Amino acid sequence: MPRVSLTYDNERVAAVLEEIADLSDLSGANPFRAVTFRAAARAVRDLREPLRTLMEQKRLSEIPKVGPAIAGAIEQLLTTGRSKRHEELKAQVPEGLLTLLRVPGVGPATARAIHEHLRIATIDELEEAAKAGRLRTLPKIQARTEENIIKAIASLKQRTGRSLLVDARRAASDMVAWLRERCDIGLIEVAGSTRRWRETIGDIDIVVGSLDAGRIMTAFIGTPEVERVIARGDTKSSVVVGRGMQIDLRVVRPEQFGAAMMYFTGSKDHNVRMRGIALERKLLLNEYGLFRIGEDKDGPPIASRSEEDVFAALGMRWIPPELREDRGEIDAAMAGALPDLVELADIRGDLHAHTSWTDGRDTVSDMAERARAKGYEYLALTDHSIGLGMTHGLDAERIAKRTREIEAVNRRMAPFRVLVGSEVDIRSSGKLDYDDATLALFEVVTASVHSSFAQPRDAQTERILGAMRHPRVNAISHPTGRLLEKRDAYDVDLEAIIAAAARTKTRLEVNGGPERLDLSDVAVRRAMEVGAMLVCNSDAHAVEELDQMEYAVATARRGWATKERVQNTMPLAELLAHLEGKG
DNA sequence: GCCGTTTTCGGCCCGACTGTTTTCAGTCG
Repeated sequence: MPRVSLTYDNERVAAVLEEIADLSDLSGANPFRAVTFRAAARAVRDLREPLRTLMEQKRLSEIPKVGPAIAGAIEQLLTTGRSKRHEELKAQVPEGLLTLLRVPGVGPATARAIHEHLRIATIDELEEAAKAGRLRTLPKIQARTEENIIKAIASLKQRTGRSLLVDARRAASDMVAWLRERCDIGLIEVAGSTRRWRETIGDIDIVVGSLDAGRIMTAFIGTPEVERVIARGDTKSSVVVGRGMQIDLRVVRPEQFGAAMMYFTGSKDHNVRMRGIALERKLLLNEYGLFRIGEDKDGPPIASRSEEDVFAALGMRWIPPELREDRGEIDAAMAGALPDLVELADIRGDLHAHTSWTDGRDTVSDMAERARAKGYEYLALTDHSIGLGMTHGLDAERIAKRTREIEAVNRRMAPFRVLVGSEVDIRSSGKLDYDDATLALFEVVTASVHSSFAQPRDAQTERILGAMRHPRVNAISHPTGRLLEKRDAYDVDLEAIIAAAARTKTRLEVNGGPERLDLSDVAVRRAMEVGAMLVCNSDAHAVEELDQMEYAVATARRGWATKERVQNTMPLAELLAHLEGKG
């Protein structure tokens, strides 16, 4: 799992709290106890301060859903690395039962029954027993369930984890296009975490507004890409398409479309909170609309046709999907205090891209032409520094040649402007890969770590802080080095880096590479709070990758970033002055 | 386990689908 919390401590504690929730379910305790532990885990993940700071200031109970018991567990975890509660539950619940929960369709009750009767505790044993027909000896399990478990294990084994947002968006838009063509659907939209631009996606949700659900369902499960049909109902079906990606389709009446889009865009916690707001006003909110309580559900709703209608009927402005995570957006909407989020259209240029001078595919001219065609005023070409041998990093002679080429392109394309840039490597020693005289040759310098990821936390942090103090370094690129679903962030004090960004006026990049999205949304939110400034970049290595900017902007929006705090929303003249003003 | 201008005890969002059931539990989102 990618690490998304602010600090390693926060993530580790959240993970243990989640495991306590699962173990609590498996032990047969009051299920609401597990609900609370899960809610507390999420609150910890959303924290924008280190848990350790909160503990030292005796403020743990300020975290939502953290009462005396959970605060105690967090303190134990931070001070001793263990929690008594966790240890007790692990001793009580048979080893391996937790892993059975990973099989879709197997919940706590089924897992317990399977273990109790057959002493099964691993997924391999479960698969073997299912194939041998031994599961059907259990109460409430017959051939059909056994078959489903076998299939679920097969797709679990095939699956690497969650999908990257970019892959989910492609699969979703393919499906939408196919259904539109086959069924002439007017109202069809992608909802769910894909619409919220979450960095990784579990399942894809598609919502349709139509009176002809049956025909749409038939077309949906008949799509050529469908590998397996999980469920097929009158209004809701689920299929698995290539590489194990699940798509859920929900059909409602056209006049219910807005309410359904809201409901299926979520998040779950956002929805729970919205329902609560409705209940306070004696109203019922579900996927069909907003209703007065007690009246017949088929009676006329107060609002349902559009999201705007439903939000307005609840006394708030429409909330952008990127914000719908129950991280304060509902209170802000009710107070009329939603942030004026940065938009893709605000972006006037890209400050991180590569050319064929180093590891990019396309030329200076091609990159510039495509950037101009996107409506940009400027593009910084930040090819790699000399130390990155495998990328053919630039030495003094090639820097000069490339600069002359850029100047020629600028004469031809004015007033569009290519900026002479560098992505300078921060060596493992902490020294920059160019001396000061060489750095002075560039109009834009972004510094980043590409090696020695395993350095101790203090060294890694100081390595980056040192680069930030350098007067010629304008920004830090992909500040945590994470690769989604592949490599964790290196161990670094992100809080200190964000604070230093504000202090040294070094911009922190939100990198739009689909595997990076680094800074993360949570870190962006923290940067907003402490006054640090961002830069949204594509990190393009080819002309079409300039489009990755939309992922950078979406991630910034998820962190509540406003236009004023994103450097590359500035017009060229202002930007140039701003770049000079560093340090 | 947490929470409270209705509550310090009794709730905790709500509905669809599946598979096993003759009325519902389990799982999922």
